[in-house]
Amino acid sequence: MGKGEETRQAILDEAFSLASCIGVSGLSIGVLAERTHMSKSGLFAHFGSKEELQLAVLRESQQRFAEAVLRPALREPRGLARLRAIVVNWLNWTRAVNLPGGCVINAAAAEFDDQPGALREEVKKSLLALRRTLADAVAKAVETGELRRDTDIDQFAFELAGIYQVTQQGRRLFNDPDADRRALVAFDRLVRDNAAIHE
Amino acid sequence: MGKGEETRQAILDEAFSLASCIGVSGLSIGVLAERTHMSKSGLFAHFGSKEELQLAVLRESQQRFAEAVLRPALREPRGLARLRAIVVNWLNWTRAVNLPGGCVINAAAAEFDDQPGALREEVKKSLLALRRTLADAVAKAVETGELRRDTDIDQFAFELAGIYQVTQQGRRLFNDPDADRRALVAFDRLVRDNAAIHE
DNA sequence: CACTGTATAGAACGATCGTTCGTTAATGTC
DNA sequence: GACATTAACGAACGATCGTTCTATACAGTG
Repeated sequence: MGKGEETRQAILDEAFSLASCIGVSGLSIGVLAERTHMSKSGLFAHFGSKEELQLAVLRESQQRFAEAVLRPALREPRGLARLRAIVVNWLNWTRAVNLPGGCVINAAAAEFDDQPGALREEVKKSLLALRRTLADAVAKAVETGELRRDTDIDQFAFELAGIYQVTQQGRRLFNDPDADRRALVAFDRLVRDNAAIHE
Repeated sequence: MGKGEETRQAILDEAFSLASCIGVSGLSIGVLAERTHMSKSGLFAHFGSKEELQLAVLRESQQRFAEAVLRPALREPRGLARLRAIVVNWLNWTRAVNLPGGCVINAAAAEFDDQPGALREEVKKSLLALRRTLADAVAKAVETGELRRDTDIDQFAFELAGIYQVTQQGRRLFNDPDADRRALVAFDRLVRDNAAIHE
């Protein structure tokens, strides 16, 4: 890795955790330069525009998500076990990765859902991909016979996303110590209602 | 209503719908002055600080929410019917009120959950009050015997909030035409799982 | 009509924003 | 060691930010 790539990554590291706290749209070149002990222009040269920097942060987030949430879950056998692993990792990934202020993309979704442009499209792409990943994991649990054949997998993924969002809100805004437990209760109810009948 | 109060309300109207699109933290005195055909200083005098303006927008939002969502639901008989009315009104209130860019407070929750201060506290207070309102409506449905006595009413409200959030995301970010339907499916499942047994 | 307080305007402040430019320092190649 | 390339800097740009101050217009009251 050349020197340029190295500092670029260092900038992204800082931008990533900074954006976690103040949002992707709250990022500023000046503040970021100060935090990385660089000049504004020196930092700027690595990206060419602020929007490109913001996009880089969003892509960085996707990558870390895949490594922290999805990849470890592959160790579990496909089906309900893997689905559960994804959900558990997902709920906790903001702690595992350096995300003091919560998921960057999730926050960005609320920031940019009104403002057309490249950032909105990147967020949309990323979250749609996540929905698809969730739906695939649910579909596998149908194939293994753990969930019923008539399970609405998109509905399942939809509700999972809802559980995630409200859990984050509970943790971050309300400091609710029960948020994690409630999330699992909701997940279990979701699974139970779609579980194949065994007796 | 004096002249001052009148223009203050006009400013708030504009700020309200503007904040809906660009967020409460994205509000700027200059842009707002331009939109209301006022000078920056003239507008500024009505609030004394930007933060006070933002707080006023949040309070305005609470008030409109109560009028658009909660009050009409009081026409329904207490219990499940009223709860359902609240949920339906809630899911649609951004259309009824002038909220082209979605619920202001919900967006603000994501913006400020990391940054301590008066704004965060106002958001927190507002959303906690909503949770309590939801929980009360659920409790009434327990009293009427429509829901089981062992219903976890806070868990119920928790999951309702999740349904709301993911529905907004589906509508606003994904332009998902199924979001409303999925929300009601999720709600019905929530009710069914807590319904009292009738046979 | 004069008087009083409120409501708005205009100009300016220092700060920060994203961006551009020209130059220097560091790195890699022959 | 000379050269080419890349990386980083420092200064400045015009724009906008929230805020302050002073002055002018307006409203209501006697």
